[in-house]
Amino acid sequence: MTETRLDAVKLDGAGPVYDQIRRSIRDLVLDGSWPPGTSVPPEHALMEQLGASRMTVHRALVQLAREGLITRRRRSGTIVASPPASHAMLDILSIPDEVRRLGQSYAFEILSRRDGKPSAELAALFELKRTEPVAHLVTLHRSGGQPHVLEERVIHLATVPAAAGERFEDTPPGDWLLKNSLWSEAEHAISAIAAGPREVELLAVTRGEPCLLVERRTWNQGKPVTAARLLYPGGRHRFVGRFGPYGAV
Amino acid sequence: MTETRLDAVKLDGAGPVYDQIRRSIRDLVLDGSWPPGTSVPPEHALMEQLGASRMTVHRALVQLAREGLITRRRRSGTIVASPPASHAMLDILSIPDEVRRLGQSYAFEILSRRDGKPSAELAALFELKRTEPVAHLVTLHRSGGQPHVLEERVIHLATVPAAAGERFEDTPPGDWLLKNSLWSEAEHAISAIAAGPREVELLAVTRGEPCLLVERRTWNQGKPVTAARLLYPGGRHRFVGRFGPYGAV
DNA sequence: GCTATCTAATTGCATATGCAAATGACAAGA
DNA sequence: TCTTGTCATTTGCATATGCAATTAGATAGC
Repeated sequence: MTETRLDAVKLDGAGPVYDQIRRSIRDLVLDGSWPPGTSVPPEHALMEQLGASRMTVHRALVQLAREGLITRRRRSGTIVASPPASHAMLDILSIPDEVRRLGQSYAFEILSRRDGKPSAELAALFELKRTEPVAHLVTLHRSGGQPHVLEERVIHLATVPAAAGERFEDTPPGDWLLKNSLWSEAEHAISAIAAGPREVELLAVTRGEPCLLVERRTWNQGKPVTAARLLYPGGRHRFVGRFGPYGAV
Repeated sequence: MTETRLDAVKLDGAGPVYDQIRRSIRDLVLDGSWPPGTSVPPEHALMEQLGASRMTVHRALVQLAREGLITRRRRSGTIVASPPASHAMLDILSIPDEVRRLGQSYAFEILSRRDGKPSAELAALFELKRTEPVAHLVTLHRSGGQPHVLEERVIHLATVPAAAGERFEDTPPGDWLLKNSLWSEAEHAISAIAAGPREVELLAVTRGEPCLLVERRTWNQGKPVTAARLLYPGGRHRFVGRFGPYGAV
């Protein structure tokens, strides 16, 4: 096992040695070869394996630690860190967490599900190709019994085949994806729209009430993973972020 | 001059030496002692001044460079960098830039201004103390002649006294503050509200139309600098951000 | 079994040293 | 004047070395 992990770290000759080491380990973490909790070989082992000095290996590992990909402790060694659950103003990745952080009970309900190639309407809404099969789910999340957010989501079955067999009985789709898929890039957009007739009923808002629409799409190494439209009743939600001139605080 | 800059870098004995150097220079940059463009003493000079080895000084400077506070070039040396104008999904710091990036002409108009201690109403809106004097400005920004965003802002005159004498004739208040004040921390919140009677007229929207409300407050070393409420017509705006699991991309 | 102690593995930090790469400044030559 | 080439400064990278701090695990003692 240890041998396998050591062999996986390779130099590619491009750029400084410390950066080759850093990128090599980063890729192993990001593509899932070294899942969270995996122990990273100690500096001495990497040093011998790669023919680099300990300080060079050290530099790569220190940088990865500062980027949050690994955790280091003296004597215990280095392990792959768990991805942070939230990210600055994007602390909406897990809706159950979001609700519970507010001290409310959480529940969800799958209102509809349909797998297969998307209809023209759905393809337009999420900018899909008509040919790629997706799971299409509509989920209502409740907070303290009240409607909290209405989620409409497609999951790309080519990228996440396991989703086809998942019933989402205990875990809502967003959370299930966080645990059962990898993502390397995401985009989200926030806008304001008026509640339509369907939302009036499901979200318990009045006709035309302003709602916050969060559209999020994620990819893994260029392949689409999922896309979601989250509709929050406007008056009851605001998204907050803190930052400094040189980055997040 | 060079002497002055050298003397300004000090060790405080707290923690690793490389980090003492890093924090010392960081503070000089953040508090304005070393404005953008200032040249940072070369590694050799810092090394002698501080009694540290070159590699230790180097480590501090490399880290500052990665954080974006300084720019380094061989032979040319190291200079203090200009703060980035935009930041991920917060690329709304400069409204003129935002408008021009969309290829539209930009104009603005100060609708009202009042300096002094805030009214009870204003204090409640911005969570101010009744005793601290502020400048209160309402500004309408236009894009291609059309209303773009309605800005209501208070500037804390105790922190930014120069604002009292500024007419904001050429530069809107937000941009003026970016150039004429320092900030170390900011918070913003996004929510959706319905357009009220005043907005209907000023923003050319229909009654009750959903609008995006961006509330932003900034501080410098704990002291409040400014607070703003930016109201965007909902249908015409969306805020987009891209990021990865470990941070902004 | 339990606890106190010791040992050794592992990371953290700093130094000293040497060479490579980029490039501003200046001098030499056309 | 313009170009070309050389030199010196400054940063970038890697190595070798040594010691400090932390602490998991082994050991000894009760």
